[in-house]
Amino acid sequence: MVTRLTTVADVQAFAQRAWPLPVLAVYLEYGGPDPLQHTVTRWTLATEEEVVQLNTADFSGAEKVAALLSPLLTGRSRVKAFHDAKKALRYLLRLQLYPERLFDSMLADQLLSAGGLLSEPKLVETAARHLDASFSSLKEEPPPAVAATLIYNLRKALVPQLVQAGLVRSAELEFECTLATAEIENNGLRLDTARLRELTARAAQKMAAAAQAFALAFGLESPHLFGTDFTSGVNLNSDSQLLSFLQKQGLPLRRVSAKALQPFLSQYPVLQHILDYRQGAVEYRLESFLSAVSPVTGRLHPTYSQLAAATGRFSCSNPNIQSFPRAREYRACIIPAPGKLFAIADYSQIELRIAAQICKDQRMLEAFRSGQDLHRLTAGILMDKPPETVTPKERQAAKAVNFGLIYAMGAAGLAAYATQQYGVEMTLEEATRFRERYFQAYRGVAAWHARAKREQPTMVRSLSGRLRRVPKGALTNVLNSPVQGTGADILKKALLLLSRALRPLGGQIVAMIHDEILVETTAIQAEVVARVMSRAMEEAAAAFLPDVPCPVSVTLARSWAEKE
DNA sequence: GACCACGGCCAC
DNA sequence: AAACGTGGCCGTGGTC
Repeated sequence: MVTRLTTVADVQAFAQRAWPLPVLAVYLEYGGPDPLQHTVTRWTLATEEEVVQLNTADFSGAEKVAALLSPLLTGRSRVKAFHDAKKALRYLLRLQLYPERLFDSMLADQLLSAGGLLSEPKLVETAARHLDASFSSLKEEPPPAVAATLIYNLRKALVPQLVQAGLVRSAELEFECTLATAEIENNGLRLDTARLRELTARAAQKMAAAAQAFALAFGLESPHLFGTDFTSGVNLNSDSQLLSFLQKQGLPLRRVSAKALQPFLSQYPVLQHILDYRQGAVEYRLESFLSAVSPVTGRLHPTYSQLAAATGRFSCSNPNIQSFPRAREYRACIIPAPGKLFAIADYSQIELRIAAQICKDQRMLEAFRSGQDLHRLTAGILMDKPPETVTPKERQAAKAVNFGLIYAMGAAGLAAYATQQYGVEMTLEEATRFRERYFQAYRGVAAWHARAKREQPTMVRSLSGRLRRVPKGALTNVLNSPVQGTGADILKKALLLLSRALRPLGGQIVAMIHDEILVETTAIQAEVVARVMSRAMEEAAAAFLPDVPCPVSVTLARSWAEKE
């Protein structure tokens, strides 16, 4: 039973009826898939007693409808229930609506799955899972009135489940940071396309040159009508072709990754061409960023998924800005709008700090509280010398030990990791000794690992309570998930605090990368924005880490490359 | 032609 | 006994 509201008086009457109600379910339809150029065409709202529907076409534009519904949808009065609220909010934000106190049945479903539901479930899938309802198709969207009612009923069914599972705090965090996430997606970020185009052109040349050099070295070149196809014979993009070719040349390889090729590099310098080709390919792929620029805003608008990672971290796609190369020349292509600046804030060593909080290792906590350099402290312990006398090389090795051993890496793994990630030669004997000394020094860490081995839990929680189911005996998952999950808790809390704090300042969050937040601001406000950022981020960390400080450093910059 | 698994590699 | 984890994207090569 749907009531169609066609006049201002109809809407006002409904608003009066709905005003005292605690919950309103919202289901929106759009003129197209892009919130930057399309708008809401139909609004379906469900309460306990009725379902009403407004067609934008019956009013003078979506802005008009938004203004009429604003008292019901904006602010913190009553719960607004959605399925996939972020998508709806991207449209509503463009209509100047800022709904808070949300419930999202999609996120609730994912949270309840304890990391087992990484794709975003459609409304009917969630309904099929959690309501006594059957659907003719799990692919098609149900009629809007049905959809709005499902959302309303899902909230009723899922809230007790969230309570039962101890997921209330995590759920509130997720629901509250959705508005900030939608804002960030709408904000987008600016790409220096001319500059990136030059770099990708150079990368293409690098690939061609490397392929040519590789082919010449093996006499593989074959004349072609239009130039020479130097890749003939072996397609360097094909690992399987490359593997069988190199095996035929007598190399005892099982894989052709850079790591596998490394030992043969001095004997077969031509292998370097393969690595050069791959490096060129990685850079060349950034060309996809050029085509991802929105024709509407001229900016990139990556999509963030709140719960596509089992630990609760954000994932990012189209394009994935979270894996953008660190190399300065590339990061220099990410720039603020003309006349503006970036304020780039990140947490220092947040994972180690979270791990220290979780295992409550007193020595580590005390080191962080007194502002000591943990890597230096560890180096002193490993080398049995005062921290002041630690050399840069020893500190570097200790860094590998700190990051590696926190998740119970073995001696062989540690030695390899030290070389590969930190450029530190470490023998197996040294790695073994370092492990022993490390676990003697950090008894809390040792006890944490021992307990995980002993108890072999299959469910673990972050400090907000978010759940992840892990395979029995998967030690590293047991140790790592609560740490990464708490990192996600902190970032999400920081985003919601920050987006509120920035609103009156006109600063815009334009990207987040696990422990880092990029804000675009006017030069005049930059100093204030920087202070607001460090305060919000430190407050967010303190909400979960009572025993360890989490200092934030902020850099003002004219590109992403300028971060310290 | 659509879909998927996999290897390789980027980030944190 | 030993074990660092979490993602997305690209191209290949296989299947249906």
